[in-house]
Amino acid sequence: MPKVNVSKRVTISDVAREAGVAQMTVSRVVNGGNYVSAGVQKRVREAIEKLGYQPNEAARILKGQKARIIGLIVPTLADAFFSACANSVQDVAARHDYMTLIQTSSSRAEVETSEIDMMVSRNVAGLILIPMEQKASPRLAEVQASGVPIVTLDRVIKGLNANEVLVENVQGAEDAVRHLIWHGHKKIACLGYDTELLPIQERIEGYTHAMKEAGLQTYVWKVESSKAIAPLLQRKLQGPQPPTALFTLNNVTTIQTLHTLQALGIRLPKDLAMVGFDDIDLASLLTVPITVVRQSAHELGRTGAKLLFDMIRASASPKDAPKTRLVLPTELVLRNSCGCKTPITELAPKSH
Amino acid sequence: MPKVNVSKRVTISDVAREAGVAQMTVSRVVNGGNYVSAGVQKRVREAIEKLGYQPNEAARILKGQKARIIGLIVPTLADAFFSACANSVQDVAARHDYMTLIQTSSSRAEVETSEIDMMVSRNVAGLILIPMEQKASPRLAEVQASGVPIVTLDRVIKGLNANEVLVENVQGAEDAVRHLIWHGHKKIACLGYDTELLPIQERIEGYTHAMKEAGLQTYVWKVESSKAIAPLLQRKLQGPQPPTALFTLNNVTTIQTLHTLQALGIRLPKDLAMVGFDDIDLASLLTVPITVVRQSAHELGRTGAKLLFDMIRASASPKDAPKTRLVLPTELVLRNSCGCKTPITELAPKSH
DNA sequence: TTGAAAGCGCTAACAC
DNA sequence: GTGTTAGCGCTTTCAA
Repeated sequence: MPKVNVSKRVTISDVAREAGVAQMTVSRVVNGGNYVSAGVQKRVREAIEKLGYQPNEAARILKGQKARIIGLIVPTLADAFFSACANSVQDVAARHDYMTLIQTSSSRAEVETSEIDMMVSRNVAGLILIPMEQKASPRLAEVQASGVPIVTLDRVIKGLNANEVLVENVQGAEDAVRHLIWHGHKKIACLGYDTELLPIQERIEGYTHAMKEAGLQTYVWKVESSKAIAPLLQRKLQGPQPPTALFTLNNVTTIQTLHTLQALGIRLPKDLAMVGFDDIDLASLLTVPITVVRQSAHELGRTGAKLLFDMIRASASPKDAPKTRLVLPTELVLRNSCGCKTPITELAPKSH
Repeated sequence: MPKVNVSKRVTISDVAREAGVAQMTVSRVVNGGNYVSAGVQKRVREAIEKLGYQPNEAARILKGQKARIIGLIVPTLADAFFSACANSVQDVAARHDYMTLIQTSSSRAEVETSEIDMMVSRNVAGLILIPMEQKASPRLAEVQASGVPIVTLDRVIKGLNANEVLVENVQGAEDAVRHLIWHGHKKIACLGYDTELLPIQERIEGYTHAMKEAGLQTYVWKVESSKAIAPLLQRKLQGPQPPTALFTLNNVTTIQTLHTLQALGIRLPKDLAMVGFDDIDLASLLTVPITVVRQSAHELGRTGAKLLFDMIRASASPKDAPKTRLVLPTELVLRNSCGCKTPITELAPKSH
C-alpha cells in the first residue's frame, strides 16, 4: 500500500539524497530506468521504497506532462443508462491506474463546452463524452489537435475526428417495429423527444424504414421534452382512431408512457401494444412486462474507455491511427407488452 | 530547436505584459483583487478577457494551494441510489466552480483506502465518502489533520472527526414495521445483507424495537450477500410456519425478493405482505405497487456537498467548527404490498 | 551512464 | 498599491 506523508511529502530530492545520486537519476528510474545502471537503479528503488516516495503530479503537469486523469462528461448521472456507462468508464480507468474527472452537462451544449475547457486546462490525458453538442467547435478541434484523445459515446460530433462508440439504433428499431407488425398491427406510432440527437434520429429512421417496407403509414410523434409526453399521449390516445401499437424512443419515454397509460386506464397489450427502446430496470416485474430493445450501457462505457486508453497509449508513439467507429449490437427482449405470451423467467436483474 | 507548443497557453506573464503591470498584480486581481486600485484592476481584467487567460492549476497546486477539485468515493455508480447521490454532489460542486474526481470502491475498504491516498496526493480540496471502512485508519486521521475536510454520507467512520450526513434509519424502519403490525401481522421477518454497515444495523434496530414494543418475536434473516437472498427465501417461505410479512432492508434486497416471489408464485400482499427500505424506480408500476420507506439520495448528496463546501470555506479562516451530524428524514410511502388498498395516483416518476 | 542547470506558471513574503 | 524575488517538484537540455 502506497504511503503518503501528508505533512511533508517526500520529494525527488529526498530520494536522491538517500540514494546518493542526483535528482535526475531518480527521475530516470521512476520513468522506466533507461540509461541507468542496474546497481544505481536498485539503490534508488530501495530509497523510494524506504521513504515512500510518490511523484508529485502537479509538478509533472507543470512540466508539460499529461495528468493520469481522464475526463468524462455525461448529460446526467441521475439516468441509470448514463450512470451505468460512467461506472464502466471509471472502472476501466481505475484498472489503468487513472482517475476520472466527471462532469454532467445537464444536457446543455454550452455547459459541456465550458466543462471541456476546464478539463483540458487540467491537462487530462483524454476525454470521453456523451456529447450534447452536435458539431465541432473550433475550440474542440484545437483541443484534439493539441493531442488530447477524444472518444464520443452514443452520439457523434460532426466535423470532429474523434473516435466513436455507437449502438445499432437503426437495426434495433427495425427489429422492434417489425415485431409489432408481425403481431398484426397496422397503425403504429413512434414517440420521443430529443429528436435532434443522432441515436433518436436513427431509431426514427429504423421505425420509418420498417413501416415503409411493410407498406404502412408512419406516425412520428415528436415532443419537446419528456414533460410533454403525458399531454400528447392523452390527446392522441383518446382522440379518433388511436394507434394500436406504440414504439417509444428511449427509456424515459417508455416510463412516462407507462405512467400515463396507467392513469388513463389503458391496458397493455390489449388496448395498446408497446415496445420500447432501452431496457428498464424491473421491466419483468411490471404489471405487464415490457418488451424492449436492449442496449448495454456497460458495454458502451467499457468499450469507449478501452478505446480511449488505446489512443492514449498510441499518442505516445508518433504513428497516426485512422478514425475508429465501433457499433454495438442491440437485442430485442420479448416480454408481454408487445402481445407475446412469453412467460417471464428472469430470476434476477440483469447483471451489469 | 524551438519548442513545439501546439496550444500556446496564455500565462500570467502574457497578461501582465498586455496590461503593463507585474505578474503579481495580475495574480492579485485573479485572486480577489485586494490591494489593487480600481483602474489597474480594470486594465488587468480587460487583458485577461482579451487574451482568454485561464490560471494554470498545476502551478497553483505546486505552490501549495488546494485544487479546485473535490474527491467523491462511492461503492458503485451502478446502483441508482449512489449514482443519484453522486449526481447531486457533482451538481453542487459545479455550482461552486469545482470539479469532481469520482472513484468507486467496489464496496471494498482497501480499494477505498488507496483511492483516498490518490485523491489526497492530487491535493483535492475536500473529500466526500460513502465509506466501506468502518473505523478510521491512522492514515485517514492524518489526512484530516492535514486540513482536508471530510464528509461521510449514509455511514460513519468511527474514530474520525469527519462531518456526517445520515438518514433516520431507526425511525424509518420502525414506521415500516409498525405499519405491518397495524395490518395485523404477528410474524414479521426482516431480511438483508451488509449487516455490518451502520444503516442496515440501524434498520434492524428499528425493526427489533417495533417488534418488541408490540410484544412480538423477532426474525432477523441476515445473508452474506444479495446472491444468497433467493435461496434463503425459498427455504424459509416454503418451510413450516412461514412469516406473513417481510421487511426488506434495502433496495437490492427488495428487488431480489420481488423476483424470487414471482418465481415462487407467492402473491403480494395476500400470501405475504411486504415493506421495503429505499424507494425503487417504477415501484408504482409493478404488478403490486411496493410500499417503501423512502430516503432521498438527492438530498443526501446535496446536503453532504453543501456541508463540505462550508468546511472548505471555513478552513480558510482559522476558527474550528464543531463536528456536525445531519440526519435526514425518511417517509413511509404507502402503496399496496403492505396490504393497503391505497390507489396509486403517481402520474410521473418522482423528481430527483 | 550520470549530473548540473534552467525553467514550467504561479504566489508568499518582502521590498519600495 | 505595486513590484521583485524566490522557490514549489519535476523533467528537458546539455555537458561531463
